[in-house]
Amino acid sequence: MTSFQKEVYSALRKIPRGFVTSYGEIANYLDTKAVRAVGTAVGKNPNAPEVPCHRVVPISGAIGKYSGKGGVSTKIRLLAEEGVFVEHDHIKDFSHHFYRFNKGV
DNA sequence: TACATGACTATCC
DNA sequence: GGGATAGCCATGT
Repeated sequence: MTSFQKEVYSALRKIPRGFVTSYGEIANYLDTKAVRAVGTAVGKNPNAPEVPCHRVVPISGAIGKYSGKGGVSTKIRLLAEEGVFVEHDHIKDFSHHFYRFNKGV
């Protein structure tokens, strides 16, 4: 477990239910441009049920990927359970469900 | 230490 | 809007 991963997981837990955020947003919250590294850290996700990794999607509004059971299908299902529906591999009202961190508040 | 890989993003066409 | 290319940082071998 690296310090970087702790930062990432900590940020993921801040994401409220029914909302999603992007890797870039997390990177920005951590004051870094390592969006790739964020994806790598989230991908490992040793705390799957403890971290809402399914609430993280690419800024493009697509689904991205999911290392958990069922893969992307499960990710989409989980989001739907929280009120975030997906249509044609794209989140509906993405900007409306997009969550922004409270940086420095 | 150096190289290769990856749940990405921005830019160009 | 979609496909391709370059840049990016951290991790693992």
